[in-house]
Amino acid sequence: MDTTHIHFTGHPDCGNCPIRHRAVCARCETDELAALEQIKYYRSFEAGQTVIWSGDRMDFVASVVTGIATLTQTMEDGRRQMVGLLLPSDFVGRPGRERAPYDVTATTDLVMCCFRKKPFEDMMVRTPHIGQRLLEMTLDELDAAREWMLLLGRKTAREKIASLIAIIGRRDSSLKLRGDKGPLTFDLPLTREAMADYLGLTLETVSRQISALKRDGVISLEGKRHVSVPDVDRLLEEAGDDTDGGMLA
Amino acid sequence: MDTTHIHFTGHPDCGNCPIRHRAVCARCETDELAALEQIKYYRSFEAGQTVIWSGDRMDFVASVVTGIATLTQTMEDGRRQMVGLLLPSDFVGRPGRERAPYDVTATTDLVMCCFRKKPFEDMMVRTPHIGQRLLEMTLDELDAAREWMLLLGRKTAREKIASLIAIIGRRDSSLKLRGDKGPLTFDLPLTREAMADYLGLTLETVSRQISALKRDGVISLEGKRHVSVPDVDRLLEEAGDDTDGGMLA
DNA sequence: GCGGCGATTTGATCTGCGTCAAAGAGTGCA
DNA sequence: TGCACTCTTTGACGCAGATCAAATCGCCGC
Repeated sequence: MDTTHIHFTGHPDCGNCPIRHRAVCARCETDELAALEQIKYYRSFEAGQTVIWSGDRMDFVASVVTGIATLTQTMEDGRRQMVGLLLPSDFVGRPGRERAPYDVTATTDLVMCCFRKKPFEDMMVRTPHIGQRLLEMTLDELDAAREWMLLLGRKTAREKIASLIAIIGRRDSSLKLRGDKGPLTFDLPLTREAMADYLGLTLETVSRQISALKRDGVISLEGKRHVSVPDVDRLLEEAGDDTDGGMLA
Repeated sequence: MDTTHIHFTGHPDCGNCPIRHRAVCARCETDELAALEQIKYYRSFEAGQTVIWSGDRMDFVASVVTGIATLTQTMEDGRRQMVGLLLPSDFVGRPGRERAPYDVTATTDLVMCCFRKKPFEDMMVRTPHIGQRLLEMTLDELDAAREWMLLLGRKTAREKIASLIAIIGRRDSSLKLRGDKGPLTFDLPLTREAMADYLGLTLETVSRQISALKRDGVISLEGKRHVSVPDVDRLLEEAGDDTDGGMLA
């Protein structure tokens, strides 16, 4: 078995399981874990495929194993706003809700680890720590959403781009705390258009601001997607973040 | 006891308790409810007072009994974004988090029903349905935050104002489902500045758009704060909402 | 009734970002 | 090798909303 996969069994190498089974296994009944294992299944999607449409029945919950998925909301006239970005180990879906409240789309090739909802809910009732872990994850998501609201409502285009690069950079390599001055290198997993949907901008503005940050030496690019950041603190300053908290979720 | 208060005891008139004790009482141990009752206390604030500053230690969780509180984030240079609006029965605070991630401010006179965090957390462990209810509430908040992100990222000033009026109107009177054509009347509990912070606008733009909606007959005003909406569907159309879901949280 | 003060409205002007348009750049397929 | 397609960059221009400024309203204490 590929040990980078997210799952809920007791595999000792499963380090980024979103419900942290390793931390709680001691408290679990073995047969409950086995039951989770039985309802688990994997689904793969190609880049660009839609996992589920807003309003569709959603009879599973899932975590991202590899690849990137986005949550987007769309208005009748086509205006779109990304409302969530799912990287490996992120969780999607909610016990107790029938239908998906937004589109879930694979922006890269994607593998998800799914659980049928009903058995998962039963499991939650029998195994309280799963619910507790889910609450913790949901609260983290809520904090991230609120940070994002500050970005959408009050930041300039340049600050938005810098923030996005900082968020992806920090998530991508799990890494570099603030104050670590080392250079930072990673791929942007989103098209300019997806970034625009994330940031509440147009793709032209995204492109212009990326060019501007490059011109000003805040970032450098190899190709269109590979970014390196010579000075992380400089980037964070451009992002308008205050110097300690924030943007971590 | 004022039976409109939110609390966790089994008072039969406590209809809007956020953890729905009435629905779950049958499953609870009486002495657990009594224990919650013991750690409960009320705090009052005047309009404009700050309940807690971002970064401060927060050793309680609470629900709003009467009045209105806001959650705001502030950038170093003073730009502010409201990230949450707490109306009566809304909950704030999180088990397992030391410090407040944003400012909590009373925008009207405010009474909160508080629980010291540690005992509340202990209670959660012993009484799983409290955690389940908290998860449910947090998921609702997350949905509301994501709807709000669409507003911040993609709506015009006019749509934002219409959306805000629709949100407050629907929450204020618990009321009028879509399709109900009756007129709708309520008070805006926020200053123009607070609305601006909510919507990612300036207070001048808020004022101008409210005037425009009034001029166009979408709303009418008595004084500065009292709104009535002759045609709710018209308002929702102005808000750019699609015709079924949304904006309900 | 009269000042004082914050909240609100309205006007004039400026500007950041959107819109429209067209020209590269990268990749795969024939 | 060249065409077709998508993604990206860059330019020119316009506008929604910000900014700056000045009334006006409403309310409270005197």
